[in-house]
Amino acid sequence: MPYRRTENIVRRLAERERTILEAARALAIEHGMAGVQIAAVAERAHVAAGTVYRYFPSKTDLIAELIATVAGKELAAMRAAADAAPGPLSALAACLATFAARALRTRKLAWAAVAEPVDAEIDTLRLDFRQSVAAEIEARIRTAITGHLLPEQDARMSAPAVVGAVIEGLIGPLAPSPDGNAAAREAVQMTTLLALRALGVVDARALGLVAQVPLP
Amino acid sequence: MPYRRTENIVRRLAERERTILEAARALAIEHGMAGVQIAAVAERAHVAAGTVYRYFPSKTDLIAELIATVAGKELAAMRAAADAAPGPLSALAACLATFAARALRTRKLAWAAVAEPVDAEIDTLRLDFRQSVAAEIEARIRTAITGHLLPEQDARMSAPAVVGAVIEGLIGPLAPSPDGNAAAREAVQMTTLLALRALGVVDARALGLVAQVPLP
DNA sequence: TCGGCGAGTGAATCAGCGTTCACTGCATTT
DNA sequence: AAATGCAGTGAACGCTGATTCACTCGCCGA
Repeated sequence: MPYRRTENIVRRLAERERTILEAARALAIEHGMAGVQIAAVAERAHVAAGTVYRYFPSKTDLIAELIATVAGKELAAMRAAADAAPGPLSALAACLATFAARALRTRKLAWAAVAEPVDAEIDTLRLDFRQSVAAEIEARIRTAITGHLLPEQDARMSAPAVVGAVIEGLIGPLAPSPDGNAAAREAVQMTTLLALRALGVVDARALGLVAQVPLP
Repeated sequence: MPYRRTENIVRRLAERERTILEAARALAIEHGMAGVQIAAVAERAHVAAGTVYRYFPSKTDLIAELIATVAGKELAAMRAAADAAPGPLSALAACLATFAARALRTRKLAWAAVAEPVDAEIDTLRLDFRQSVAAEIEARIRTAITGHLLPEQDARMSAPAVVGAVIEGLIGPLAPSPDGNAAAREAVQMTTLLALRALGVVDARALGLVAQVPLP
């Protein structure tokens, strides 16, 4: 008499889980992490509060999965963009531009995933994400330094710094929000340019690199 | 018989207020904004919870005053450093280096005042602070651009970006913490260098500028 | 010295939110 | 059709932390 899971049921369960995660995502986009409250998530997913707990053992786990999903996608996109580039500096530029462009597209979510404290448990995860992004960039910086394409510098510091520059310049609370696709594109390019200069690429060269990065 | 406030009483009241604010400050330094809880502040100030409310109408007001105090000092220091510099670029360098050096000295407090969300009310204030810092730098950037000391660029974006770079590179959670005075000095200089490069100062020139900034 | 203002107290209260659990009803099994 | 496993429910609970308020008591004015 142990129940077997019907095709149908399995699909419904998976569907529900997706719906709940999607609700959490939507709330994070709209109101930041603070807006991701179980009651709100449940309501948005047309489900009772208790139901959320059938799918996620705790709010922490829910948010963890949310961040992990976001992080996975972002990192994959950065890697793909970088790996498609012709040389180390191009790769670096592509990496930065991709991160910037994608972050800009979902400002609130990116900001929440990268910067908004929730609790100690989650903080670790968020830092992991940030760490991964920084590490990805740091690796590219090192390669470029080795190839004498960038001046000697402490990549351990430069990497977080340029991530910070991109985040603050583009999606931070003070950043002017570009309206229109062209403006967004321009903003991404300017930010990338600034980041490359920060790492020691001379202006003219940086301009050329930025111009060549294919933006999504 | 309406009471007059004795010299003595007035002093004691002022003293208490200072003590409470100082307790809040200490907690922010030790545990970040999350650690600034009324009960904790009260205990640290050797006072009952209720007493805190004799001096500050709400926790929000307490934190607001804390941030305002910090912000005032930081801005004043930045202005002083910049105004003492010989030229626009030096002023910019001094501004950045001063912000960086002071932020590094009290990492946790600076981070808390600049980045840690508390509530919507406070967020506004925190943003004001950030805004002021960015504005200070933005003004110096504009001056430098006008004098053709920096390439054309959107200062509205560059300013937050370099602030972000400094914060993340130096006091962000990923930043390596320098140990020892010399290392700290070095870190500040490297960060300033990076920020100047980001704005378009060529490496060699930036190095010279940074070397000349007197660090506190 | 004595009456009383008001600073100081801290236990109680309130509020927000995550989490639980006894219960409901649908779908599967027999 | 009856029995029952299991997803779903949502009111109630518990915790954390801000805020209140009835009361105490030290100091000022007379």
